[in-house]
Amino acid sequence: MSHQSPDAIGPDGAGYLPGLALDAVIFGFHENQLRILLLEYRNTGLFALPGGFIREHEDLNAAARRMLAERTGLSDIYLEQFYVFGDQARYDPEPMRSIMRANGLTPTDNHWLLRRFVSVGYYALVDFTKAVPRPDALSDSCDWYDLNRLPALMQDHQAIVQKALETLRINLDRKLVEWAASLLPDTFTMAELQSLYETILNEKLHRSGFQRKMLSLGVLERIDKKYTGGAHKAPYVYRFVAG
Amino acid sequence: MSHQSPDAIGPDGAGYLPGLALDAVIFGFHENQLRILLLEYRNTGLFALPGGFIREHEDLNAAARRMLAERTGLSDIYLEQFYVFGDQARYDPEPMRSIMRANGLTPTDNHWLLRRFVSVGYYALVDFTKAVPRPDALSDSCDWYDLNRLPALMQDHQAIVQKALETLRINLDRKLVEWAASLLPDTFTMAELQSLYETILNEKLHRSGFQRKMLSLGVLERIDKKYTGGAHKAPYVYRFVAG
DNA sequence: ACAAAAGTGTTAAACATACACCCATGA
DNA sequence: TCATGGGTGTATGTTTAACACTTTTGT
Repeated sequence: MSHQSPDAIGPDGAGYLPGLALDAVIFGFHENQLRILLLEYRNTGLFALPGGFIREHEDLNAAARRMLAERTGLSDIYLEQFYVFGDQARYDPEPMRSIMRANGLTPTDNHWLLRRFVSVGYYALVDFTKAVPRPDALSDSCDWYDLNRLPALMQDHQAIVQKALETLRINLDRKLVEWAASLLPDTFTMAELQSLYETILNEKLHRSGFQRKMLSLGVLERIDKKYTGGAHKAPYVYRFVAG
Repeated sequence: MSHQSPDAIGPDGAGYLPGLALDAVIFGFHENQLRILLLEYRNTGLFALPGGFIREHEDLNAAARRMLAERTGLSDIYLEQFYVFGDQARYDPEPMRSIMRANGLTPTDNHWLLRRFVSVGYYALVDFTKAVPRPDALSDSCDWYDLNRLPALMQDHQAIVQKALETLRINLDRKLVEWAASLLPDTFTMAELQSLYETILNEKLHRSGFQRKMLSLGVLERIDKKYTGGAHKAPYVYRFVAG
């Protein structure tokens, strides 16, 4: 589990559903790399996934949307639940205690944030160029990290990222269009789209086969050419068309 | 959400995680039909999915296993989370109030069971011939109902069943072997296996293509012939071999 | 012998894969 | 004019689908 605006939450967690949290793996795609948003907690060197709690009269998915908007400034985000992390052993109160101390709080032993949490895992796909990462009240920074070079993460957050990635891989073919439309800018080249695929699947694909397959889906519209200044043929730029 | 052994749970729900429940869609396959287990509540005519709560020091998935074992008598069940139902509007305290009254309980307005619950949906696949359905403390019966002829269900349980079925359809190809091994008896005919497929996908498949595809997976072992007394060639009986 | 269901064979179409080729571009 | 990356064409192999044919069984 993680946290947002904890100033607004008393030591008893009033106003929020007890024992339930959500953690989000927020994916962006930039320079042919998948990246995720991580928070760094003040004076602790601890990294964590953005997370939040559910208000007493708020839908679970709405809470996820609210939290996503707070971290990225975006309101129309593609997001989906992928797993509930509910092992009793997953929660170790120590990291949270240090975080709170580093924020000048002196938590009692049965402080709300130090109890066991079950956490609903969400993955979100955002347009890297549009998101404006914002730290939460307990953290110094909220920034993009290359999936292949993640810092050590709090608790079981590493496992949560792993599971989110697995989910992406399993469902890529089925969700292709929605996902690519969420992760890429409005227009993109075929090479960029292929690179997104390859990054998620972690395998090289054949260039010509990929092109054919994508075009055969009938969801791409060719706009014009993109002159990159490179000494080679200018690639076409594509856009998704409403199905 | 639902309930188990509520006698052991006081009006404050002590010993259990608050606000969190689990509901299970327990699938069995019999006479070429998919069936699920439903509870019927005493004197109320209300039908519901089997459900339960999580003990304070229990893993979420372990709680699901415990509940599954209580309802079916089986301990080695294939089960998986598929969605968290967390809409604020989903919980209507009225049905639960009637159920409690029908059981001679006089719930206070803020009784634990009458508050909002977020519920983790599990689907489970069991061998129909081995399961021994057992009602829980609040219900009269726990029985199999044909998926195509379900009675009206409490709350959003109809939607939960729908979502579970969707999940089955989406993942059938990928999970094929595990699932068929869980749902079918130890030995079965190719026609039975095909019928299971057709029931889950809700579409007819070509007989010969299906046979070829299944055999090409290399996980079926042909045992011997099954003489049904029918005036036709006796089908072979198959068994899954450990991959 | 016949009907009914099971198993196998045959063919054609669809799809994927690999490679080759041509094109445009800037150095 | 060359190297580079992009787009398309072609040959090959694999998978899927549809249908026909044969086999086995009880009546």
